Amino acid sequence: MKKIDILKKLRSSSLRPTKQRVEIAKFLFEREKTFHFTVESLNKLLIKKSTSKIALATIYNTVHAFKAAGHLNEVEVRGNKTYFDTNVSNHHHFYDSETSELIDIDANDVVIQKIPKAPNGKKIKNVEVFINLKN
Amino acid sequence: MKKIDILKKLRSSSLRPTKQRVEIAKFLFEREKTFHFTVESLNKLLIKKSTSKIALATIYNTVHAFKAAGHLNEVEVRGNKTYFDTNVSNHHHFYDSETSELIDIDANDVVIQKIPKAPNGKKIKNVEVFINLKN
DNA sequence: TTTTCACTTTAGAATAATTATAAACTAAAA
DNA sequence: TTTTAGTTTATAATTATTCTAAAGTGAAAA
Ligand SMILES: [Mn+2]
Ligand SMILES: [Mn+2]
Ligand SMILES: [Zn+2]
Ligand SMILES: [Zn+2]
Repeated sequence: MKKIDILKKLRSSSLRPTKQRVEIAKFLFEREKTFHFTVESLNKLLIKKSTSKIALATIYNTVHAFKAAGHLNEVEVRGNKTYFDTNVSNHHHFYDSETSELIDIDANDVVIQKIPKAPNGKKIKNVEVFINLKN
Repeated sequence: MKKIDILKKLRSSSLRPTKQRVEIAKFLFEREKTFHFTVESLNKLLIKKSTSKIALATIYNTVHAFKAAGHLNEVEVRGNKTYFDTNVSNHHHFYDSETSELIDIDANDVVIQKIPKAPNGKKIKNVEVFINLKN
């Protein structure tokens, strides 16, 4: 992913490309593989990576703007912290509760044969499959 | 479910059958259908139902003991509050984000045809399917 | 260029859910 | 009865998150 794409992500999230936001965006989106994180873990990684530290509030604000723009997804994980996912396509997850680690599963690698009808007046928005792991 | 079963649930959770605990246990387990709740919602319902109010800490402690004993399950729901489920069998959920309501799906009503292998050294503990609803 | 002005960053305060604490209470056992 | 282990409760502490308000930034108007 090129710098121009980072700027696109920021613009499409109604965010001016400030130093802090570009740093966050590059950290999140300039990578080959999907990245799952909490605000806390992201903050720690940004502190290690970069010289200047970014205020927590800025990280929260930026992550939420990316989420609102559809550049990040929120994933439900047991526990109190909110997890985010740079993979915004329809997909599923392994969850390793030992390490609190999420691993992507391609949507095509799960085939559901039978599913109940949505209740009265409701429609199905999407189906999420979680595969919990043990050792 | 009879009183004797309530006492069994308490005993098997290493809980003495105090007035408060029996009241919580009866409220949770003496019902036909599955009950999904947060500690906050349970507290409100108990206040309405009963004359004496039970301290929040007691509700937290009791619910956690039931969970540890396997009489309650924790369900992952978007948001900050923890959801519990009186249905501890293997099953799935519809989730209506409009109303924050969970609806049980019997395990037999979902058939998965294809699933990826667990990663290196790990095994599959269980598979949870969430069907998100819209109007 | 200087000024303006909308947008940003940030430290710290506020909030909300949960957990810990410690004193008063209860009930089973001795 | 007395003892003892366990329990309830109000309140404090903790943790994740959101809010606030003051100081900073930079593009564009004057
Ligand atoms: Mn969660
Ligand atoms: Mn949750
Ligand atoms: Zn993912
Ligand atoms: Zn359920």
